[in-house]
Amino acid sequence: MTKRLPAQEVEQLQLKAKFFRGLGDPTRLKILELLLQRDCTVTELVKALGVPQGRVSSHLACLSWCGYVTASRQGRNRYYRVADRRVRKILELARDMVAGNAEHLWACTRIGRDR
Amino acid sequence: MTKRLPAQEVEQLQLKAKFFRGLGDPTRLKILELLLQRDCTVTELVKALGVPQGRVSSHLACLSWCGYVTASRQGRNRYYRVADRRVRKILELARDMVAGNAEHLWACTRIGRDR
DNA sequence: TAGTTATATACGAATATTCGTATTTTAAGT
DNA sequence: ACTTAAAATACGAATATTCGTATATAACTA
Repeated sequence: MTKRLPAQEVEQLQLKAKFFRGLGDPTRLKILELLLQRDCTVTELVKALGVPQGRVSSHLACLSWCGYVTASRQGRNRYYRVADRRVRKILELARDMVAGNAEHLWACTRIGRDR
Repeated sequence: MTKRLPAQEVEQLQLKAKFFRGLGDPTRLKILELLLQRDCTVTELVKALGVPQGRVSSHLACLSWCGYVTASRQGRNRYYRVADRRVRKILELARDMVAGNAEHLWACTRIGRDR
């Protein structure tokens, strides 16, 4: 417990951590899966998810800040789409890695415990 | 706000979210970066990180459950190593995506705000 | 066995994130 | 201009995560 990391490096690490936490919520992941199939309006997502509209918008805002999705208006609606083809890649990577490790992953008490 | 997702799908989403949250902490990310350079003992990581030993162990446990690292004993010490070559890939993908979006990412108020 | 080094675990306080609910904003349609 | 559909934002309560600190366990060594 000796060294200190330079501020700039800490900042980079925080950014990256933030980026990953953007994917650390089941609702946001489901939104991305839906958007990978086709672009959607908020209302369409609300129907598909069964989650209150405000919350969907809020999660979309988060995904947008993190760079996972973009939006554009079409008439009355606002269509969201996946921003980057790397989004699919990262999700596929995760799917594969999780597949071989599911039971083990459940056991992690540091993340996702309910008490 | 109509549909409900099947339980099994919800479970998969939760697992994946958990998996990503494993990467959602700066200390854990730094540990992975160090381990990508070479295998390390806990003590070595403690020195490099400047963080109390207990916390390092705890983060390592988390990384281990999530499948990012594995460990093996060598005499008195315990060496940790990156478990999977996909770990490097996922971190590189993240680095690239963050690179083009840093300022925007800072602005996300849903994640990483301090109050 | 007692002592020492290395690592893991426990637990409450401090923080961060998500949710439920209500309200506000925006802009299209009339 | 007025109305209304669509989406965004606000905010406290409920949860989850991290941290600081202390303690426990395991493996060598004298």
